[in-house]
This record gives sequence, structure tokens and C-alpha cells, in this order.
Amino acid sequence: MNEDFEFPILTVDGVIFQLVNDELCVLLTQRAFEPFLGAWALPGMYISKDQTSREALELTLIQKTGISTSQIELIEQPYAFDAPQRDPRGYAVTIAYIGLARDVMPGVHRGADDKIQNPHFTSLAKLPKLAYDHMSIVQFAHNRLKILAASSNVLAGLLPRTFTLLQLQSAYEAVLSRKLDKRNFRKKIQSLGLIETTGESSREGAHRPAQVYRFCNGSTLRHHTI
Amino acid sequence: MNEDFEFPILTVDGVIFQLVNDELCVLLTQRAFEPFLGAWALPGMYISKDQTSREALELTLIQKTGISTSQIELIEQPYAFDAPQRDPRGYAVTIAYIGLARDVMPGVHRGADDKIQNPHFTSLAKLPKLAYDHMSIVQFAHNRLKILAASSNVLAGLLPRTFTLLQLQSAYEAVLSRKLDKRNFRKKIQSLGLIETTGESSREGAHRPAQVYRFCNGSTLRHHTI
DNA sequence: ACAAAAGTGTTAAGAATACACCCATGT
DNA sequence: ACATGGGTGTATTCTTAACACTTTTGT
Repeated sequence: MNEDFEFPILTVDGVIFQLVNDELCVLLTQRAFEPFLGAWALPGMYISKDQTSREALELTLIQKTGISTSQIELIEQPYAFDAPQRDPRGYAVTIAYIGLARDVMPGVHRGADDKIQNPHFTSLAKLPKLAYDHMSIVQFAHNRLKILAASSNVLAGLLPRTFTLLQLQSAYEAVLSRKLDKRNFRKKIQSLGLIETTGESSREGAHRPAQVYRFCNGSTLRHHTI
Repeated sequence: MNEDFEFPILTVDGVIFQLVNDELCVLLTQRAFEPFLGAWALPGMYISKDQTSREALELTLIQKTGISTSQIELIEQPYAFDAPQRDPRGYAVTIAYIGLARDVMPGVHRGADDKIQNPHFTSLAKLPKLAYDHMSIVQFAHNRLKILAASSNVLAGLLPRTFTLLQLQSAYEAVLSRKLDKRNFRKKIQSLGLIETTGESSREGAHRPAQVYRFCNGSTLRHHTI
């Protein structure tokens, strides 16, 4: 164990979900370097010796997508992916974070070099081919999100501060990829005590106004079943 | 991104569970090097540039505990733990694997240098202070195991090939840290179709013999609720 | 005979599912 | 008037949880 010990390539990637038009989307950028120049990929970067994986994630999100982690709720424990042959320079390990965003507009950010980064939230249903093993990382993250959504209130991170019950239901449906019964959903979600009415009502469109809800203060992660 | 880019210290640790006398235990070794020389720790080592985390895990298990990964069922995705200050040499990341063992006797293995490694399965209820942040890694892993045990058949990895229903129930109780009702447990576990009787019966002790069961062939990970 | 684990059913409460109509609004 | 999403209740099925006694063996 000497000072010259060489470690594998270590990178961090963020799998940032957001709802766009009731579709579950994931944040992608176009790679500005080889390998996979021009291909779509999760925002990510090398972790250097003097920064934590979390710091590297924050840096790459700002640099490549213009999004600050203060706009994102990171969930859970980071996962490690071994990906042999993912990089021509040798064996590489990536640490994947899962995050939830709401109302975030990625903006092209031009840093030291201004190659394209072209950040976009892309619907999971219409993903292009992704660089590296990022497709399987996205699938893994989506699966985790499904499990969490069905058994906790994490979806708060995907919704605006206030919302109607139909919006909430749509969020669940988008994440779980299945339809829910309106009456059963309302019964369930109301009985959990996670949300409370704001007293306001949303008067939009040619139909009856809907009551507006918010997640209760101090409703930390709780477990239930949808 | 040049060839001299320096990455954080990258290590791998195994959280290997085994049942000993109906208690859930985890495999620990005594550290043979600074830092934490002599302290109890999870078996683990540095991952070098030309090996995968999985290979490093296999190597450290053999070297420090004499256990081969063929004797272990690794479960799930590896987790990454950022642990600032975990190593005096700088920021370090460890990749934790969770594994299940049965009937495994760790043996002291003496490799290139023969410092103590002293591998033992230690009851979770009686853990000593652990090196680094290993205590929180163990707690995290135990939590994952509880969730998996309550919702799948992973516990197969902790049990002998054949077992009585009471042994199976004890395994669940040890992992979940709570008592289960015998009749409800049997009803449930039988209805899941995960196990089948071997036709044999175990005639041990001054009491009625018990039927012996095994997990069904091809019963890959399945989900249920205990 | 007795100690010790094996084995077995029923009931009650709660949770999940399936299902159809009226309401309030804007155009 | 009509189109649109907002809102509500009940019956059925399934799942869970609580609970105690008889059986078979070894000593």
C-alpha cells in the first residue's frame, strides 16, 4: 500500500428525474469529449482526488446542465456500477446518484471549453441510445424510483409545492407506468395524512375548480402502499 | 482529462451475513495495518487499477478470511459510501457488497505477510466498535436485508440446503428482529410456493420429527410479504 | 409420565379492488 | 348546451393478525 498505488477510474453520474407534461423524464446531455463524442449521456464527470462524489456531482450538474443541486432532491444511497470496457483507458467505476427535480429548466452552460452539452429532460419512453452503460443505470434508477414511489412519499420531490389531486395521481401514474383508480387513489392518499389542503382552489380551464394541496410540513420520508 | 489524473482512494468492503445459533452475524476481521491496527473491521481492501471491485472483494475475502465467494451469495447492487476522513491519506470511497453465507467457517489465512486477520462471524447484537465508518455500513446493510427478507426469498442464502419450517422461521425472526406467529408464518410461506418438502423428516431430540423442506429449483428472487 | 418441538383452523379486522354517476366551470 | 376535469360511496375480495390445543417422539 504505497503512495503510488493506482486506483480505477472513478466517475459520478446523476440520474435526475423530472415530470414534463405528465411524462417521466431524465436529464441527459450530449457528450463533449471522446469517447462517445456527441452521444447522449447522463451528466457526469471524473471525481478528482480532493473532492467528494457529491461535490463532483454538483460541479458537473452546474457545468453541463446549469442546474444547481439546491434545485434537486437527491434520494437514497448512491449506487456503484462496475462497467468493464466502459472507458478505453481502463477499468472504471461510476457512482450513480438519483435525484428528483421540479420546474427546472436546464440551460446550456459554457465553461472553460464551449463544446456542446445540450441538456434536456427526455422522456423515458423515448430514450435514444446512451453512452457507456448509462441505459442500464437509468433503468436501474427507474426501478428504484418505482419501488420508492409505491411505498413512500418521495414523489413530493417531483411535484410543485402545491398541486391538485389529479396532478398528484398523474405523477404516480407516470412513475409507476400504470393507471390508478381515481377514487381509490384519493381515499388512500388522503388517509395517509401526507398532504393537506391549502384552502385555495385552482380555477383553470373549462371545468370545475380543483382544490389545491401541499405536502405537510415535516412529512419526512414515510412508508405506505399505493 | 490527462493520464495523470488522480482519483480518490477506492476500496471494497464485504458485509457477509451468516446465521450462528439463530443469531444474525456479520463477518469481521482484525485490521493488520494502520490505520485502525488491531480494530475490528469488515473484510476489505484497495481496488487496484486493473481489477474490478468484485475481483478485489474475492481476493480480500480469501486472503483475510479464507472464504471463497463461491461459498457466498452476493445480493443486489453494490453501494457506494463516501467517507470523508476515513483514511488519513485523503478522501476515500468504498464500495460495499452484501452477501449471505451458510455453514461457512472462516479460517485464518496467512498471506504474504502474516499479521493477524482473525476472521469471525460476530452477532449483530454484540458488535464491538468498528474501524472507519464500518458500523454505519453494517447498519445500512442490515436494513437492506430486512427489507429484502420481508419481501422476497433472499433468505435462501442464509439457510442450509434443507431445513425444517421452524429453522426457516427462526431465520426470518433473526433477520427481522421480531417474533412471528407460527401458524401464520407456515400458512404464508407454504402459499408462496417457494419451498417444497423433501419427503424426509428430521428425527432429532426428544420430540416429534419435523418434515424437511428445500427451496424449489429455479426459485429465483421472488417478491412477497411476511 | 413428561418434556419438547411439530403440526394444525377459525374468526375478525383491515386493505385493496372494482365500479358509475353528478358537479362546477368556461366557452 | 356541452365539454372538461373535479369530486364522491359501496360492495366484494383478499390479506393480515390474533389466538390454543393435540400429536409424536426420546428419555
